[in-house]
Amino acid sequence: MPELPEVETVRRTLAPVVGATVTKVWHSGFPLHLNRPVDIRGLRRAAGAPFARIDRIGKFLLVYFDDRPELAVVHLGMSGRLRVFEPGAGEVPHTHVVWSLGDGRQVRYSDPRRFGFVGVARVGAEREHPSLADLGIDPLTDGLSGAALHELTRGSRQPLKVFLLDQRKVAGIGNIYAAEALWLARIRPTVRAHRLSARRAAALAAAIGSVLDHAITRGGTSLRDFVNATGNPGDYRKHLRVYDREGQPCPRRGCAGAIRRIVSQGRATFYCPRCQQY
DNA sequence: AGACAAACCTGTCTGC
DNA sequence: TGCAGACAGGTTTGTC
Repeated sequence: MPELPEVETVRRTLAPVVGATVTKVWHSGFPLHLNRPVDIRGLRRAAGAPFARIDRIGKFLLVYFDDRPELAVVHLGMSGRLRVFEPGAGEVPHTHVVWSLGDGRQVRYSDPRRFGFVGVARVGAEREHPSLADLGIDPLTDGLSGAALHELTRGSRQPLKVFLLDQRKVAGIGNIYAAEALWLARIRPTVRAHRLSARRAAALAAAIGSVLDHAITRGGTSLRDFVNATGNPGDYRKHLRVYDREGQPCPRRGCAGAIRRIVSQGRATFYCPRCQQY
């Protein structure tokens, strides 16, 4: 489900809980990511403190609490949702963590597939958390220049689309936006990363920024599951140019090639063989 | 290094 | 209608 634009949309729509005090933290008892247990004792140390601010690095949300030395680290995996519920809201299946607030609202983390992650990191030492330690450049927060992307691609013989999914290089791009950015830059997903010229790297960096910005403007992409923290889906699906459009005509003006689906490193990969020639 | 498969899970859709 | 199988926005781990 969630890539950088969706996670950023969740971050922004969580704003209404900033300032509200956490009274209680509950956990279902189920393990999440990789069957690892949730540190519920750590999460409970937020009780008594108000939500301070919510940051994002790549696909991770960082939830801070006033005057607390620890923060919550949240990854939505494939099917995770972080939502604000008004007092008296009905139960949601597959709910795994609940922050109850003093005003009766709740912030709930639900995740049917349990591929997501909820953990605890130390304020000021966020990057010591194993999930955050190796994350690369965040295109939105840090800015991704053509020169930086070109430098990162040196020495990698991976297909460029596989390279873009590596969170240690660029953090936040997933299967949808890798395909969309490569289409916009007219670059074939199978091109080896080290073959990228400085000029093409600049075009790709710009395409990544453009696609992510546009998707955030539309509230992210909802293929089926994704909703933001207020329960609303994103609108970017109708702007997708190649993802999940196998056999359909390429939307590029004057192209009209047929979108092709291949499998790259086990993931569906969509591109136009006619206009993505580089 | 990198290519692959499997693993972690549930839900949904397709085809027979 | 029912059921098996494929597939899904992610990441880690192990093997070759």
